[in-house]
Amino acid sequence: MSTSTRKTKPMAESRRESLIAAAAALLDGGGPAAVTLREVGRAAGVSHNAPYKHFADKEALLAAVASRELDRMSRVVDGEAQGSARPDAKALMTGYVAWALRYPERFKLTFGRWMRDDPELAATASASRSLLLAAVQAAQAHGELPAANPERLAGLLLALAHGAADMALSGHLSADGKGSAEPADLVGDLFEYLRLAAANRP
Amino acid sequence: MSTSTRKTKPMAESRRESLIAAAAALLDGGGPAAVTLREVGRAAGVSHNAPYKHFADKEALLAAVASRELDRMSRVVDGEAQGSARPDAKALMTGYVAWALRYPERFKLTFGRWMRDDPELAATASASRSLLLAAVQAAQAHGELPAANPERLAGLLLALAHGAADMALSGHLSADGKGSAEPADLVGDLFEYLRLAAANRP
DNA sequence: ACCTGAACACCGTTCAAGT
DNA sequence: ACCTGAACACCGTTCAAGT
Repeated sequence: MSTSTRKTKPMAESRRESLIAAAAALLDGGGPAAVTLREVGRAAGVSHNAPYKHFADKEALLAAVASRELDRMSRVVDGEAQGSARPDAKALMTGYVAWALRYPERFKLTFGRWMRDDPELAATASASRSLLLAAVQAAQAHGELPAANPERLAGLLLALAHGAADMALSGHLSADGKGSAEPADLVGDLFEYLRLAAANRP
Repeated sequence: MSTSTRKTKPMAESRRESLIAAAAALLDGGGPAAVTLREVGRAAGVSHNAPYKHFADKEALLAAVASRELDRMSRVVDGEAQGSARPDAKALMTGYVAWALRYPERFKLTFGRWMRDDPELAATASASRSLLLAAVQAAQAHGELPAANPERLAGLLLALAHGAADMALSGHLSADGKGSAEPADLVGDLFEYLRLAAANRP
């Protein structure tokens, strides 16, 4: 109840989180190469190997960054898509690509590979996936998406959003800048085609 | 004409290419972290800094690996898709994802970012893109793809193929393994939906 | 329980020197 | 023109030692 007891435990947590925040800031600023344990320690005001008291190694620290980021993105994007009565699949996908374009380095880190089997991260990913699945099924019920396997349809949507964002970030999408489109445009195109396909096979 | 004159110039080229081959082999074996100039030199039978006589720095060597790989993939995939009378867009995309799944590390390197403005690499990419565009337009003429902007349609196809391959490699596609699909299945799904959409709006 | 400073092995890059 | 060996600055990780 006293202020001292309130501070002891959170202190360790804040130190740990300040290390994660420092790593994320360095990642945003200069890419993965800029994230060195020495710089992380300096930014957090500790020695270059203090992180080892909170994380097994550098990859564990990066996994924590990815976990925090996936959690934040889910909160924002899922929150936006749940604004109306039923979850909006298109809003989920456009929110996803917008987040990817806004935080390119975190996006690449988070989805670059399955980080160490982090149960917390897996839980967040699973919840987000469930929401997308519900949105897909709702859209199918309204005839806006074809009546196919919803999991597979969700995979199609995710793959396009992910690929459009990734190619845009690496410059492969707007090669000539001529007939090219933004990732959000491609997401819109796909939903329109799927709506037409659903209308054709009712 | 003599054997000695025949050897001098190609020698330098073979040395350069043996360095590229060594780097590619190390990349395949252990990912980007395994590609160190010291290991590259050892595998090529030279000192750890001999590569600097052929490449400006490590990134230039990696760019050469990416350039060689893009050229090889284009040759194989484009060749397969040109087997019949008109280029086959679906064959191009399935060939693309098959190559990505077969050489994951090279795929990530080649498409991870636009490498240093390599004119050779840009030319290969441009030629490959032109072939895809021709295939898309041929399919549109046959009513198999919607009559939209062909460049934008090509972007949609590429984004899906790229995203499906990338997510499969990082394990994000078959999360539960339940209703998940292989990247080639998603490519097939997309072409089927596009065919239905084209049939709906003739 | 958490942190520090020294130390080790490794890496990319540079440089003087060789042929 | 191409290569070598030594050297430099940097990094991830370990460890003995402190509180």
